[in-house]
This record gives sequence, C-alpha cells and structure tokens, in this order.
Amino acid sequence: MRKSINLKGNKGFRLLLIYERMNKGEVLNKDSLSKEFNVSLKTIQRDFNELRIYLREIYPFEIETIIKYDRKLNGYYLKRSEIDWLTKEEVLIISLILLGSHSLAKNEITSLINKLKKHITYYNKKHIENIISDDFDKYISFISNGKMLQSIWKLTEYITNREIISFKYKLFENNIYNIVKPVSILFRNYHFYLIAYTIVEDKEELQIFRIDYIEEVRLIGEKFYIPYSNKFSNSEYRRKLLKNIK
DNA sequence: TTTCGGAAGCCCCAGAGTGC
DNA sequence: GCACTCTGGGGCTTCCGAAA
Repeated sequence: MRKSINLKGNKGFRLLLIYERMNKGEVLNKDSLSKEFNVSLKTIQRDFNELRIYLREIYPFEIETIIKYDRKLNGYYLKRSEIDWLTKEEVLIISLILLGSHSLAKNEITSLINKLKKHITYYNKKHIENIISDDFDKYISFISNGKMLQSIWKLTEYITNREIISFKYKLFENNIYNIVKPVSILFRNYHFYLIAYTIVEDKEELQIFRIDYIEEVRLIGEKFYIPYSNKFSNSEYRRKLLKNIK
C-alpha cells in the first residue's frame, strides 16, 4: 500500500512549487506563502535563499536569472532573460496570430495554445483566455485535413534530405498524381504551401501545392540535386509574389 | 537632501524529528 | 546515543521608499 505524504509539509515540494510559480511569472508574497505552507516567515526566507543559490549554480553566467524582491508589489519574482522565455505579451500575440491564420485544425490550435499558456501565470492565462475566447470558440479551420503539423514536418524532412516524392493532389473532384522535387514550405493567405519542381516529360517546372490537399505522400527512392546557382530562395519567391500583387 | 520606518537579509542558537 | 537536517526565534545590519 502506498504511503501518503503530506506534500504541503514537505520541503522539497514547497521549494519546487515556489520555483514553478516564479517561473510562470507569479509574484510571491512571503506572508501568504508562510500561511499556505504553515511555516514561519524565516523558513520562507530561507527557501528563497536556497533557490537563489540554486540559480547561481545552474545559471552561473546569466546575471539576468535571479530572484528579486519588489517593494511595491510586496513580493518576490524571478527576473529572467527574456531571450529564453516567452512573455505574457508574446503568448498573447502568438495566440492571436495562430487563431487569425485559420491554417491549423481545431485540435492542433487547441493543443498549441494550451502549451503556450503554460508559460504564464494563472492570472495572465485568464486574461489571455478572456481576450481570445471569442476567436477560439468560433475558430474555423480553413484546411481539409487535421494533421497539418505532422504533414509539414514530414515534408521539411524530404526537403532537407532532397528526396523525390510522389503524392495524390486533391483538387476539386480530381485526384492528380505528382512526382516532385520539394524545395520549400510557404505560408500565405491562410494556407501552407509546398513549393516543388514537378517533373513532366523531362521538364522541370516550379509549382505550389496547398499542403492540406496533399495525400498519400511516398518516397520514390531517388534523391535530387540542385546546383547552387539554381538554389530556390523562399524570400525571393515571396518578394516576387508581393510584387505581382501590386 | 536628510530622516525615518518598515521589511529584507544575515547570523547564531536551540529544539524537534529522523536515520543509522 | 549521535549526527544531521529542518525550522523557528532573536538580534543586528542594510536597503529603499516616503515624508519633511
């Protein structure tokens, strides 16, 4: 039979909980922590000191990652390098961009936004949920399949490994079978596209395919080579597209 | 600019609990 | 019983914001 442990009375649990909360950006008050864990203020003070020592040990060169006390807020917080962590503002912006893109399936967008929200405090999470709730509840996916993340990742592997692939392309009622040399992924107008050279009658032509229309991707078993002078440039291609719009 | 008060930070000591 | 850890209390210094 498993022995029950009083977690709140356990020092290790208390230290981990304090650290986790500060990691999410929470400002912790010594008095309330003392009441919550039923220990003295001195003990909480010691906990902060031990966490400071821990941070010095694991981040010896990062002077930005330290526990600081804020008099106005009457609490302790973790001051950390913004280079390494997502801020509440960044989580909000990324969530809005994702929702506005309509480019992922509902289950994918839900999973992604839930993971993003784990970077921030409970209060900020509620704030962001309040801001995005309407977009989130009424989210409409513009794609026809529900595995965009996996599909895109797999295609990027073929691009990196220069693998020639075949796939079925569902366009309206037609299924068109293609053999292509994949060179890049592009996001534009709510959709992800695969940019690839098609091989028809020994001629190569650059084409774009909506990734959610691509099915049954298979390796041909041959690799391709593109000379550096002909190397595909995503940014150059995007620039040309924008130029055409004007 | 100076003074003041509150809180943090640090050090020392003692008691309780635990493992060997 | 001894050694070790954890915790709380007391006392002192330091820091910092507010008020004069």
